[in-house]
Amino acid sequence: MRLSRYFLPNLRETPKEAEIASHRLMLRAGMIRQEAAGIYTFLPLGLRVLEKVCRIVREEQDRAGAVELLMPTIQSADLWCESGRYEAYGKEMLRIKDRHERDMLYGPTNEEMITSIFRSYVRSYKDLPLILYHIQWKFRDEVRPRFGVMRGREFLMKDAYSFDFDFEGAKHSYNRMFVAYLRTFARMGLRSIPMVAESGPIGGNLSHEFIILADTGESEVFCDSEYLNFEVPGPDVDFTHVGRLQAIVDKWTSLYAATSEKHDPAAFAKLGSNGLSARGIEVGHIFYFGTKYSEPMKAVVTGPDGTDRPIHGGSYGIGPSRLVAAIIEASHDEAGIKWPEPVAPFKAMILNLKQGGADTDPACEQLYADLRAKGIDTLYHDLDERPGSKFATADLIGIPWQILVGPRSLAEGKVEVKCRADGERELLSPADTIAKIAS
RNA sequence: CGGAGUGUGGCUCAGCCUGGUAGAGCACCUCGUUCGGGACGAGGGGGUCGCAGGUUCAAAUCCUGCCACUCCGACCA
Repeated sequence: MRLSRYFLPNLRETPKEAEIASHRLMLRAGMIRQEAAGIYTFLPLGLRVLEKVCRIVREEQDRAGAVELLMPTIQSADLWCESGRYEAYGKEMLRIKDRHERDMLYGPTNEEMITSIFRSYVRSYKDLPLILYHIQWKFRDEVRPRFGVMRGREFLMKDAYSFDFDFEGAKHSYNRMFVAYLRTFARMGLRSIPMVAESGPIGGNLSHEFIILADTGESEVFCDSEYLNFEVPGPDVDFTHVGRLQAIVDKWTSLYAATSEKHDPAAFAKLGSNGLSARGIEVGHIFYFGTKYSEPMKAVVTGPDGTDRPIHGGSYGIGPSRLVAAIIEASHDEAGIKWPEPVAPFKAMILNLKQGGADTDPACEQLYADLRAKGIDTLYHDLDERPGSKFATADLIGIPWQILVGPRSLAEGKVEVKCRADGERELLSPADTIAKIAS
């Protein structure tokens, strides 16, 4: 992408309202724009990151055996009356009437709808287990939205729902999601720690929050620092193997880890110097809730003995829009964002340090063409700005690899390659540059 | 929902206390000089001062109401 043809509205000055780094940087980098309290437009650069996050989420859901569909944002109130949550959910739910005065709502979550879909089609225990998910915008009318997309009212959520015949089956589905979540966050360069959690208004009794540690996290968390050394399961993990999956979950739940609501100071004190008290950001939350929805909503399957039984359910959420902010919280410096490569909006950025130069222009064009030919997503800064300004932009938007093409180094047939993560620079030939970035 | 605050050009803000008809920096447009870490000079465009009412000869400024947004607390992917 040529910057001259892109839409990247950077801000030089920090907007007043932004208190935390990710909000500040997302606004300054031209990733988001506020439309109302807690409601944001994702500008082109922000959308690129959001889509990369979603792609990883999707790949790991699929790997774990979940199946994607897409439910609407607007739901009928009728379903929610069936489960009893139409009254229970309170003011956080945005209620709407259509032109016929029918009660509708903008979905804050989808347990009711997915249960209704399930019961329409699934009759037999032989069709289980089943995990369905979608990635869709949600609306929760938070009392106090804040921190940009970290706590917006409208936010993107991946929500998965599992259906099993009995508790044992549901436990395995829970474990699938548990391990998928560990992998998902790790692939985004995040170290997540599963913590025992309250199950909240969704209900149920088996629940973990996936927390990433960041100084600006919203909640206080306590855990065994040994978690930081745990190895995340590789891509070859067998999600169908009940025992092996259980072993992974057992390991990741063997040590102390709790959010402040579930914190046990006495147990924590026993950890001694291994006790880690920190701030954390909740990026995922998984629940087993048994027959909470299947009973009132009559989502039943016929078992081997010929009798109908309500299914055991669970739900599993990840907030991709929040993750974008969380990744920034975990990876930035004074100059700007430092994207982990898997979620970076572009992998490389070419900085033409002398726009219009007889040597630099053709060198940049050639490099740009060669990078694209290699399939490397590249942003070419071809605007007529001073070098300092280009450096500032590059650092701000945090592209992993910056390629500085200036007359000085070009005289030796070299360009300068700068790695945003560690700040290291290297003079390389264009061919070596491409090889290095491609590797 | 309680408490605090803000609303003036695209952005950051000054002006308000003490009413006299709107400013700065950045950004933008033109020309020139520049160009390896957010350049400089000259010229230029752009604002119903959140909205409505009131007081006054006169309101960005004072009064009343409303709206929006932000921050602190209780709730949440």
